[in-house]
Amino acid sequence: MPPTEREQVRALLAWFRRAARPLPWRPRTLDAPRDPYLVLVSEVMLQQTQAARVAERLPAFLARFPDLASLAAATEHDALALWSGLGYYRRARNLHAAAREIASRHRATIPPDPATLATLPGIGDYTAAAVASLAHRVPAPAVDGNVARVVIRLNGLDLAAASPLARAAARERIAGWMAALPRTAHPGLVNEALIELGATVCTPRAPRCHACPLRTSCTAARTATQHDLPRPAAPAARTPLYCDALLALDRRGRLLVEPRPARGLWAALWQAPTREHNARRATARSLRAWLALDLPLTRADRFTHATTHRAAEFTVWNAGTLGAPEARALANARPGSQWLTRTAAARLPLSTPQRRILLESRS
DNA sequence: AAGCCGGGGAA
DNA sequence: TTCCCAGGCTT
Repeated sequence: MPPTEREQVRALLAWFRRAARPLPWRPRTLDAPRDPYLVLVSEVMLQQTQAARVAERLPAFLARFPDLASLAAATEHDALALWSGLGYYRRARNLHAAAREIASRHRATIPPDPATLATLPGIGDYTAAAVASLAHRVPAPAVDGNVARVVIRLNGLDLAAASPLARAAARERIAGWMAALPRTAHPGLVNEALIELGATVCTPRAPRCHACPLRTSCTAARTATQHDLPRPAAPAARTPLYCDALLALDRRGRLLVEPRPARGLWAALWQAPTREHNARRATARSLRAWLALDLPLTRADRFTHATTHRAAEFTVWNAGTLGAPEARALANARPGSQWLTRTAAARLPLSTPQRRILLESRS
């Protein structure tokens, strides 16, 4: 006799109560009511980001923005600064916009309805279901990459994890489990337990099937195909990007920084004045021509930085300490640029490579 | 449906 | 090196 849905979900939740990792956004008593704002912020920060990294960065974000009102009252710039180094910076801008929308249009209450949640910027199907189920006990299936992988193996589906068919199969599975739950049970825990299972047991490589509460129901485990599923996705192409950054100081030891465009890579973040080219490095001469300034430039550093779609190579050019006329001319050549102390620059929203250039270079 | 958007840890 | 992570938005 294969396990019934009721038996499967009981085994899953029993395993979760035993094996749940202590995480900053997770209450000690799993059934305890959760602060919807904490659920919202943690779920957005967890998008495409591993739990260990969020555990490092969430406390500082919450210390600065302890509730919805404080985030809604903050500037986008400040929200972005607390996101520095976390990547996918649109998440921070969307979260800030969502907080403002909730404050102004939803009486400062995180909506309980997944469809309403999904109208907020940066909240898609997964996050809407996660917030509704964990914060408001709404039985909405939340399917992330972990859960898709678990169900693909459970059902023995020869699909990629991102496949819409796999996502639909997972939603159906979870809906069945939630319906089989006792009235008083917490449906959000089904979502959380499946995510935990995917993150710690049903891992992409070397799954630990012997420790899995669903192994007796799993097609992949029975046919020994857990290593072949999900089907691997096509690798993304990575195009080169050459970045030549200018490290300049004025006589007071301040650094010149400029804002990036509001769209595209590292959108709305700040940087040392940087020239980007997709085909070749700059030379000292070409940089002088680009700035229309005759500055003495020496090459100070060179390093690579990979993102999902780019292989960036940064060259750092040291312009040394500039006199007042040169400092004025350089700032005028870079729209929106400002001379800031090292301390002030450290508080800006910066990408990881620009943080290295501005704050770790010898200057 | 496919491309774009970061960064880091693990193997 | 490659892979993938508590995804979402745009085209």
